[in-house]
Amino acid sequence: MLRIHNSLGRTKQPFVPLREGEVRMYVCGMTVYDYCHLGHARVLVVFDAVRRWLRASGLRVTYVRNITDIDDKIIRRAQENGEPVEALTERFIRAMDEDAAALGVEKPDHEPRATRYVPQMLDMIAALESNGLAYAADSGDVNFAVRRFPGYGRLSGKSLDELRAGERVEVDSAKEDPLDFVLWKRSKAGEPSWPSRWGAGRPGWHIECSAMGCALLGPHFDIHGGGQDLQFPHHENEIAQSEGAHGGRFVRYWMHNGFVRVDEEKMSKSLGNFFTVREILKKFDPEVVRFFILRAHYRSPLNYSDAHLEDAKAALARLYTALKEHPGRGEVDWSEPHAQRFKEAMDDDFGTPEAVAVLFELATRINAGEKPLAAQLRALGGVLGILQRDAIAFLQGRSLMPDAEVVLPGFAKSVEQLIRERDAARKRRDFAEADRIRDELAGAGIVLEDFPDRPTAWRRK
RNA sequence: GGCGGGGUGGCAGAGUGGUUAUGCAGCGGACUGCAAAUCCGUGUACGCCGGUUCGAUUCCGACCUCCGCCUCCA
Repeated sequence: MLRIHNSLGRTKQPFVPLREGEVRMYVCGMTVYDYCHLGHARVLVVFDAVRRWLRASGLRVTYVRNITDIDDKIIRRAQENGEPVEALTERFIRAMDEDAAALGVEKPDHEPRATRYVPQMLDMIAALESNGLAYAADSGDVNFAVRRFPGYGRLSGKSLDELRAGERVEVDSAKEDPLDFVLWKRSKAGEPSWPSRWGAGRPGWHIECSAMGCALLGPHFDIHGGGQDLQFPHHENEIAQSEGAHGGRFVRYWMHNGFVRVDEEKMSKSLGNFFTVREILKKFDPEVVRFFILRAHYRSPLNYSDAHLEDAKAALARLYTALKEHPGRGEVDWSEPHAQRFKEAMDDDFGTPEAVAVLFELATRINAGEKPLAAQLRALGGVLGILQRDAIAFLQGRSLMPDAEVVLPGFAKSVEQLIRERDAARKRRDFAEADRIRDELAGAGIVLEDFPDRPTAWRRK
């Protein structure tokens, strides 16, 4: 039985879908004005794993991850660059797709872009207005009246009084309450805008997700996810909008992943301490990055550093090493004890660290001689979206199956040729020459492994 | 200030009222020409102080400390 930690209530709860055998989930995606950093990668990978596990559990999953392609930052960045908003967003959507694909993240079933759902947003704002929850302010904006929605603050555990007491809430005289938020923003000259009965404008950020979620999954669905920083105010506001417009309970389970940190601080654009996915991928294999993310629990903070990625790389290499001589693949045998423990781990709020630990135990058994378990290891890895490559290709740092011989930069002969020469030297017991060749390769980051019963293998350190 | 989440062995990172997490690194052994890989073995880890308990890292309370949200943010 799957249990999920629900941010709403902060307890683990048994997962019961609203519709038998079906899960509808929505995750807040990127605002596309820059490259994804590792924090974004974590959301992508974590919820990709959630989706895969739900599917492996026999549920039919509809997964929506939106794209925010209109907002203040996008407009400002486009102006700075002197390019049209659409050119900017197209470019970074493409970049995001590349990053996600590299990290083994499957495409969501729907990736709605905010700019294509403006009519639905306007409908929703109209519904809120007729329900007495929205009002047109003197500023020309349409705002949500927070104090007219009972239960505001339920998700984040904040009360309106506490929030009002906060020092940093901006005071805007056009708002009935300082905490009211914008549903429809009157556009300034030169900004993208859509006509509406409240005048030309553009949607507020929060209404985008409510409208897209409702349009694609209905007014009530199972899981809503995102980074922890979205809990307040974004998700709080989504609840207010969606329930204010449609009634009933908007979302059953709220899931929030922990931050990626650098030196014990949140990685973020505003702090400037972020590493983009593509920067990291210059140094590390994307599967190492995915593995690094999955090795920690999704709700825990995850500390980033090159040393930690190196650690993850060595660990993943151990897994692939166990797979080296067993290319077989197949379905998971769920009756097998390791698979059962894997399932228990994943059923306990997507416990990927424990599931990964089971993978290592499998590797140890395989290395100790229980060869048939290799198929299990690979199949269970597949459930997490790892270990699907040719093991030797991974260990040798090749993208494809290893057919051709590899010539290293600065070398006249291929690695394979050097190994043959070393073998010849070893046969005539010229160990000085054999060691010289091995040292030469070691200097280039190549490690050799000799075996009594099969040819010498090489891998990258 | 309000609300929330943490402090686990050299590092990373799970988890649990009494029994080995797991990985990396280290150490000893096996294997090897020597290595590497692999296997076997190996570490009195749970912020501090009290309390509950036969027994607490694991529950309760206080304290110290770190982090997040309260403003855009994955």
